[in-house]
Amino acid sequence: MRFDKGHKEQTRRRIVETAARRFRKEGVEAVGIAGLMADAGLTHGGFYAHFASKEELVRAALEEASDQSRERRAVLLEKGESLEALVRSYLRPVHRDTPELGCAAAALIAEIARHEPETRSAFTGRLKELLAQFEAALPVDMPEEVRSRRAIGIFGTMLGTLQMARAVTDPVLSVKMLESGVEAALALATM
Amino acid sequence: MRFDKGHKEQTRRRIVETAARRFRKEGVEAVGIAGLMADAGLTHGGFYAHFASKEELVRAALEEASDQSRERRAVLLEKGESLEALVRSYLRPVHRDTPELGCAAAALIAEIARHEPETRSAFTGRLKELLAQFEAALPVDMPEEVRSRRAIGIFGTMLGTLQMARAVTDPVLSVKMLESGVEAALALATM
DNA sequence: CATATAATATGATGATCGTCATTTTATAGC
DNA sequence: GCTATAAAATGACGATCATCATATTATATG
Repeated sequence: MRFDKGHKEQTRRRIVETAARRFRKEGVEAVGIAGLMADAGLTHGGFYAHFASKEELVRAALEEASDQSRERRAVLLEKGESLEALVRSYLRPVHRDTPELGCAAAALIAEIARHEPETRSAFTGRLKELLAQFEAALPVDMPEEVRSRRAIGIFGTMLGTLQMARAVTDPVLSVKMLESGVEAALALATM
Repeated sequence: MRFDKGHKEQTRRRIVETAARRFRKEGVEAVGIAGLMADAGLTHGGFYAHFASKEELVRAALEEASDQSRERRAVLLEKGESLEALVRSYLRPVHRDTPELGCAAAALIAEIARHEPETRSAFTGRLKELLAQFEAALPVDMPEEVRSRRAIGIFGTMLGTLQMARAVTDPVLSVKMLESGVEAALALATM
């Protein structure tokens, strides 16, 4: 078909967005190309007109999800919200329960660590941006080197406690994990 | 074949140990039964004489890996080592680089969160044991409820920072993540 | 309206997946 | 040494995997 310019681009975006959701929800390996394309309202054959490989889609989906998260964080911070708002928003039951819309790192970091260097590098770049945002939201009287290490500790805490809260079957413990994560992250931010 | 009693049990153990290593290294989904059995020196057909399903092996492998980790932690603590030793041992480059011998949670927690409730429950039990060990290693003058939440925060920090250190391609940043994780975890333990 | 063309669909590749029925084989007990 | 038996091997099941060659089809352009 000979659609108007931008039609293919739009289709590509739809595939990437579908992938970004399903990868976060089910894991990269659990999602097949055929089912993914069907979800995007297409058949499987057209996939390789858009991407050279599944790995390339993984990178695109990772960037898509990261961009969304970064934008959300930026909006919060520009509204004058503090790091505390970011922490509390991250460690909420709704984020725990909807990984398909949430932090790509929390859903996929262990799987990413096993992917090709090119994918890991793309992820590294996005993670550095995230850490820079956190760093900038820390008290200005903190030496920069301390802020930098503190940002890593804070986000690591958020990442780990969210994953724990997602994995356990005990709902009381799960909530306690979210609360303990907030407590710990805020302690690291303010001490 | 009619082997002496305990032969089958021994074979089963070998399968579980092989699985515990490969699952941690490659992820559960990336490991196929056939290849796994070959790694254990067997052919694929015998698998279902030992396990009702792959999922059952996942549970067994998870328990095997957890037992090993718990034992290692217990040895350290009984030697009179503090929580600090646990933290430093966890956030070491060698642990980052050999996930197949390391913490099952760090390698598989996100994948576990997507498994059957039975598997998640088994994991929950092991995680509770781990947190209890951490809790017991915290200062006795801390109220128990605080110790409990603190233990969650500390292990969450360790989990998250180790995973970050594994995923990034920048080796300098990776080491910085390990160090920042130690710093943050110890701060939470002593404040 | 006809045609060129770009986007998507169809259909197949060989490989691998988890699972299971059947057969082979080694040895423990007679 | 023979035989019963339990453990492992062989081989196959249908399903799904990523990938690609080819065919179809809708529409923008002439």
